[in-house]
Amino acid sequence: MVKQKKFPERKEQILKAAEHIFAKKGFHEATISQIAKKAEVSDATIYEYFSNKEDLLFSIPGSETERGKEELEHNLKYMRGASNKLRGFIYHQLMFYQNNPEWAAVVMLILKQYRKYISTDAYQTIREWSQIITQIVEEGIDSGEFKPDTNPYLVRSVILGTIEHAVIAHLLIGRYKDLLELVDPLTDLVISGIQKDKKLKDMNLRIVVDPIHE
Amino acid sequence: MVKQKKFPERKEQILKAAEHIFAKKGFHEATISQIAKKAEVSDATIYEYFSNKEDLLFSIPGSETERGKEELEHNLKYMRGASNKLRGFIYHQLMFYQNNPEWAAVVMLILKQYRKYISTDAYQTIREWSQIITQIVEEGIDSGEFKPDTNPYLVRSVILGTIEHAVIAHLLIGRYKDLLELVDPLTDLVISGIQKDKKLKDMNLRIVVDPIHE
Amino acid sequence: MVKQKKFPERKEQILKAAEHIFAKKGFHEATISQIAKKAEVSDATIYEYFSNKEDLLFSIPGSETERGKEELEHNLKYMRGASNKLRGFIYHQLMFYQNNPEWAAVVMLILKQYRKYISTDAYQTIREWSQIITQIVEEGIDSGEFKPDTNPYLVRSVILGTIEHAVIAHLLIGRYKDLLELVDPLTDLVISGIQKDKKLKDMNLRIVVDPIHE
Amino acid sequence: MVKQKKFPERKEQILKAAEHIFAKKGFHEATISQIAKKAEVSDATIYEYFSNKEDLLFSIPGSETERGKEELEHNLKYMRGASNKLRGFIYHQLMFYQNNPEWAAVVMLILKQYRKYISTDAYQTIREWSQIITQIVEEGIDSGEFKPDTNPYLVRSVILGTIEHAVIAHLLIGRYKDLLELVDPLTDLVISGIQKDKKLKDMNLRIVVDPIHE
DNA sequence: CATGAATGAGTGTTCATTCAT
DNA sequence: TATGAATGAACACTCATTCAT
Repeated sequence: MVKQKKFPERKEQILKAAEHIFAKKGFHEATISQIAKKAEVSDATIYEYFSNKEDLLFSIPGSETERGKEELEHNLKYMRGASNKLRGFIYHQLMFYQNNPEWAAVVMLILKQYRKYISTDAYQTIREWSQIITQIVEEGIDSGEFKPDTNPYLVRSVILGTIEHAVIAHLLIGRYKDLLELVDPLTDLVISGIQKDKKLKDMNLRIVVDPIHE
Repeated sequence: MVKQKKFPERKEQILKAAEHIFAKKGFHEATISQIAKKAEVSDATIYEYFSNKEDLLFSIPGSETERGKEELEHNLKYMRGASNKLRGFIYHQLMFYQNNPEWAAVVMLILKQYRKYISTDAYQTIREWSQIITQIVEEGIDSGEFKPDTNPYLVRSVILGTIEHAVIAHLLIGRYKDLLELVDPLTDLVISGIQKDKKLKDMNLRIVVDPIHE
Repeated sequence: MVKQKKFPERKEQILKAAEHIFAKKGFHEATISQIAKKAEVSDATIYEYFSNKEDLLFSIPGSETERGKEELEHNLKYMRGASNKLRGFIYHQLMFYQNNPEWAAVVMLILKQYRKYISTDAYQTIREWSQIITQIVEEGIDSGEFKPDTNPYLVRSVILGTIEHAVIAHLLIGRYKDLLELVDPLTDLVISGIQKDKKLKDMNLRIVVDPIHE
Repeated sequence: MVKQKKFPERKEQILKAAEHIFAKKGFHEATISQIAKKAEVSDATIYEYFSNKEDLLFSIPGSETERGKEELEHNLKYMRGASNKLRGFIYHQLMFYQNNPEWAAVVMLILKQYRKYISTDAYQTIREWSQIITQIVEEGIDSGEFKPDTNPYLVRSVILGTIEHAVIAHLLIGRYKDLLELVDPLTDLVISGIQKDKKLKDMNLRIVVDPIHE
């Protein structure tokens, strides 16, 4: 019987501890006792706030995810143009993962393999979060910034896939010490692959002009 | 006392069963009993071939990885040009994952979170495998096919990351029913981001030529 | 520190709830929380009135038992003759159980297996209650209504045992829908087994008279 | 996964231990560890033979019940007449309980309160066992030994109820040291309550004769 | 080589009970 | 007096692993 009032800071405290332990040990290697100890509460207290270990795991993304998504949406409002926004997205994402490495480890390495998690509310937020990227791409297509045949889903997979791959390499083998160094190269690569080529416009101009010279 | 036994097919049989069960349930949810049942041997027999459960898990990539990597290297010999090879790599990779979904699930969802796995021999093969991609890129840079400032590691992260992202979406939420449909879009996007722009060369040419017309 | 509180109705309220929950779930399956919820008090409040769970259980028979016994004694005063009283006892008992099924379940199914309960005050009342039956039998023997060699303890076991057996069948498998239908058959069976046979007296009379006719 | 072969004596050994511990402590107070210790096996071994604690409890009546019922049926074949058989039943029953006090405690005090137990196979045997008594009574009615309006179910409740009441008193408060002393008094009481009265036949005779004297 | 049988070690979870407010 | 909050103490149950045969 998990009641709802109680001290919300207690809950946050437990979540932080769980995030830490889960990130370090994985779900099954982590024990409730370890989490309780880290959170400086008793084992039983954890069950006052979460109905079981899985619920605890699934609750970790929660507020942080919400916050991350909202910050992103907030920041994007300051930017004009799909390319800028794409860069903004990539920047925000890498920054967020870099600042929340344990959250990242839990979300990317642990939660991912729980099919049950996918039907969770928390997962919906993540889904919406990642949909921002397709919206930006569609916006870019509409505005003529991006090629009309750009596949937004592919772009999303490229961006999210690359970021995740880099973050995991960052977490596990210490590569990409500073994730933010990836922002520009990745942005440029993607943009150059989908933008309506300015040089092409120039080239068209040349084609028109050239015959005159002949 | 795990010695090489006389029946290597027994070992293969167990590995296949383990791959299946691990892919379906994850490491901890899977039990030796389930694997033994699937492999039609007794629990104890598994310990004749593998020293413990973790060893069994870590042995799964083994021969298959070897085979996959060798096939790739074999196929690449038939191709000329870094762009073609890049496409060949992407094609082979997606094909391989599509044909070996359980292997893919084990490697991508389960093994990934075991830091201990990274120090494994099997992981070395995977590492080498993924290094092929940087070699191709470097080859492309040297041959002038790709921009000289192309970052091979970024390209690798983009390609592997995108593929993994897609495969996981394929495995978990059934998106990308046919992974091979990704081959061309992904190839094109990456190539267009790193190739020395032909139009740019033309444009340069124009710049050189133009003064003549004046 | 369980003192007598100012609200005896609170105590009664908790006891009623406990009776209900214990009867439905048994001692260990029932939780203080469930009882507290049913009683519309907090868990902790229960400990203001009872020192622990066992004390709560042992307190259930309490007042009701007292009342039952007193009612019985009151009613018996209206009856004359041991046979009538025996019937009265059986009637009262079955009636009481029928009207207090949860009390019956607690007393018959749960309390019975607690050896500790036997040393309780509450149990004393039950003991005295059941002793009424032996008193009646002894009265019947003295008055010549019952055979002089009647064993009052056997009679008590027969009557109480039969009643309990029937009540349990009533509670658990729904047999004996109306327990009161048992009153006459049981009374008759017992009485006919212990009463000084009227026909025998007649027969004696015959024996005395017959020779006269010869 | 409870397999079936294994050493049957191991199973018996565990059952005996469980019977002992359950009889002494009740279901919830008893722990698997205590039973395992008593049986001189490990906790885990118990789960090789029984799927859980409840299964272990429900398995106790098992073979013993079967045996008890069969012995009774065997013995009854040697007896002629419903009255004799009724006495035989009572004797056998009290003897059996006296010789198997722990079995008796488990069946009478513990199993009784588990509604789930009633749907068990083992319970069916007990049911059939108790039905023997109604068959005897019906036989007695048919043969003219018992009154035609005798209610076999009441007789059953009386006999079983009395026996159980006595056994419980025997187990819990040490009354009825020798249960077998109850055999004759109980038999007589029941028989005298249900048999066709021989004296009544005599009396009829008198009634026929008397008018002659007038 | 194969395995039936046994078990040690470990952990999630429950709940009666306490106590400061 | 009443209770929200916290917890200590227990326990059933699982499973990887061992070993005699």
